[in-house]
This record gives sequence, C-alpha cells and structure tokens, in this order.
Amino acid sequence: MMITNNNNPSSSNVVRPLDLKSFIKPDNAGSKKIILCSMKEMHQAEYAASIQQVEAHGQAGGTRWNPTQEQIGILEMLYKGGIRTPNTQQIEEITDQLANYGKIEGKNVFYWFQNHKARERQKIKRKKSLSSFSSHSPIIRTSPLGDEESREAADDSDQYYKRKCRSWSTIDNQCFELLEDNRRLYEEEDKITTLELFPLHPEGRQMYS
Amino acid sequence: MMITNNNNPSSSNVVRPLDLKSFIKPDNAGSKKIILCSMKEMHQAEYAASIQQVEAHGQAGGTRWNPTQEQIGILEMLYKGGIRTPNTQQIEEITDQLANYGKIEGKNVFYWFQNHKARERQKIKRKKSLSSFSSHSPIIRTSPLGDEESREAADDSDQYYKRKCRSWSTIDNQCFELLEDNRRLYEEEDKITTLELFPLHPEGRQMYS
DNA sequence: GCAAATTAATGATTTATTCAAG
DNA sequence: CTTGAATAAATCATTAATTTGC
Repeated sequence: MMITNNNNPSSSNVVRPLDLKSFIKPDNAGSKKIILCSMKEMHQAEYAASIQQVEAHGQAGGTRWNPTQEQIGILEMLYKGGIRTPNTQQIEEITDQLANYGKIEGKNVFYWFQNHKARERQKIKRKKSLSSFSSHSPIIRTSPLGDEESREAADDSDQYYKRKCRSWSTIDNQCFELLEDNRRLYEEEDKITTLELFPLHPEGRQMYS
Repeated sequence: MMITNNNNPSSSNVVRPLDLKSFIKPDNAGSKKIILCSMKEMHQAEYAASIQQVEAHGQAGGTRWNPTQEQIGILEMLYKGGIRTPNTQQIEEITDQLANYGKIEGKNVFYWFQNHKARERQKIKRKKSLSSFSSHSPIIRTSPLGDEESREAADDSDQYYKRKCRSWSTIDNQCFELLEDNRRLYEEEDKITTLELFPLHPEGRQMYS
C-alpha cells in the first residue's frame, strides 16, 4: 500500500504543540553550544507547559460519537456473536459497516467493545452480590432481570461462545435486515479510508491534581 | 490527504478471521431466510472460535520492538522534558525521529511512555515505603539510589516540569548530538508513512481460562 | 569460557477506574 | 443516569542479564 499526500504541504494542521525541529535553533549555524542552550530552554516549565495545552480536536466541533440505533444493534449482535476485543482489521471492517448508518471512527468501535465488556462485568458482579438470596430457585425473581441480561451473564465469563440452543431476541432480526440492505455496499468495497494512528486524545481531558 | 492502494486487491492479507461479508451467503439470491440461516451458523461456537484464532503478525517475524540505546536516550530526554502522554501528532513526530536509529512503530512510542510513567510511579511508591527511616537527612543513604533515580523521583508527581537548577546527566548531551546529527533529516520532512489504526494485537496473547 | 537454567526488565495487552458530555 | 472517552493499574509474555554447573 502506498500513501500519497495531495494537499499542499504548507497548509498543515492548526497547531503543532511538539515539533522536534524546535529542539534545534535553525537560524544559528549548527554549533553544539547553541543546541545545548536550546535544550536548556526546553527544560524550562514554559516548554513543558506548552505541550500540555489544549488542542482542537481532529473532528471540528469536538463532540463525541453518538451512535444510531442501527449501529448499536449491529454492535450488540457482534458482541453476542462472541466478539469481545476485535483486532485492528476487525475494527476497520466493523467501522466501514457502521459508517453506512452514521458518522463513526475506528476508535468509537474500539471503545464501545471495551466499555460494553467492562459494564457487562460490572452488571454480573452486582448481580452476583445480590443472588445470594435465591440461589437455587431462579424461577421466581424479585429483581428486574430480563431475559436479555440473564443471557449476557451466561456467556461473559469465557471468551468463547458456547451456548447451544435458545431463542434469539428481536434485535438479531433487525440486524439481519440492516445487513441485507447493505449487502450491495459490501460487494463493491476495498475502498480505503483515512486512518488515525492512535485512539487517544488526551487534549480534552483535565489532568489529575 | 488521499490514500491510494497500489497493491493488487486479490493479494490481500493472509487470513481474515472476521469478514462481515460472510454474514451473507452471496451465492443464494438475497432471501432473508438464507441470511438468518447464515447468522445462526455464525452464532455457533465454530464461528466464535474462528475469530479467536491466531493470526500472523503484521510485521513478519512477530518479534517485539527492541529499542536501541539512541532511541532510549531520546525517549528519556523527552520524558525528562515533561512529556508523559504524547498525543497522536507528537507520537508520529517522535516515531519519525526515532526511526533514524532503528525500526520502530508509533505504538512502540505510545507503549514506552505508558510503561515508563507507570514504572516510575511504582519506583516512587516503593521508595516511599522505605523512606520512613532516613526521612530528613538524605545525604547519607544506604540503598543504592543513584543521581538518576532520585532525580526521576523529584519530577514525577506533577505533570509539569518545575525543576529550576540542577546538573543534567550526560545522557542529555548524548541526545543533543544525536538530534544535531539528524537536523538535516528533519529539514526535508513531511514524508508520510504507513499508519496502523490501533496498537492492539490481541492475537499473540493467551486468553484467560 | 560457554551454554543451559534462572532471574530481572520491559514491551505489549487487558482490565479497572475515572472524567465528563448530553 | 447513561455512556463515550481516556487514563491508570494489573497482567501477560518475551527478551536481556545474570547465575550456575561443567
């Protein structure tokens, strides 16, 4: 794969908080003394502060991903299908798929699986601490545990999907339709989209004191 | 920025453990019944197991990054300069710089800072639990704490670099020279390299039982 | 000296916790 | 209150140091 840059190189991004070139003062002929001086400057708090400054988000607006119903449906289906921590390629593919229903980035998919997995665990844990009561007759239940939740609890402990026979919730059928609708879109794929290197955007976050 | 794919589309990667297209049987005319059947199949353990199977690493060989002395020197300097959690752009720049001294990816830089930060914290914590003894006369010391370590301990608690006057270790001068040597390389930069979407490679990892 | 065995460092990943938008 | 986003902590796994027996 080769990547070409069609944009004018001078029209680079807004702010470059850390430019390694700034380590060397370019106007002075490369004397080591000068460079040391430049580094001394860098060590001062001014420099360190500059790299912590807030930077505009990549996507103008700085708003967070707001998933559509379709996107959530597909993601939940994949989760039920056994996917817990998709790898890079899987994330790309899922992102491409979900992009048909709204704006989305790879990191959104990545975070969704992390959060969903973690919060399922939480749910289970909270449930465990309450299930001491009716431990052996789960037919009568007082807490509002739906079929959905109890099913999730069953297959979360191990990564592999082991369930044999049970009726699927309607969300699956929903997703089948969505997938059907977009089959053609998949047929003519292999389109490459712009990728970001890392899912981290520490700019918009306050530091701990 | 525009990205073009020069490779033959047929010569794709080795294995695609999750191909969303496989949700739909393409050989049967798009009847919803068929798709549902396909999904049923997907729900079986066979599918879930297949997505967990080991996949060849992106970089042939599957070996982990082994940083050179120069790379470590620069990274430590940047850390001392106050950088703790570089953002995407910073990671790219640092990676470009370090690539002059050996093979490296962005995720290596990302992980290095995470680990270094965490292990500095560990060091401090361990030290704190031992420093109850000689709390107010740190000149005489029994443990083998070098100048390096004590300095690290000083500037880790807060993100900003606040130290005012102290002598720098020789590693800094080392790094200045390295940076000097590569100034020209920076002068003609803005070369784009192949990026990866996420630093995660869960393939090479054993699952918890 | 020098491999095999053991231990220490540290790169890479996953899980837990926290912050904050809506 | 829910949940997207991000960071910190814990854990796994591999490589380098180091030790050990010959």
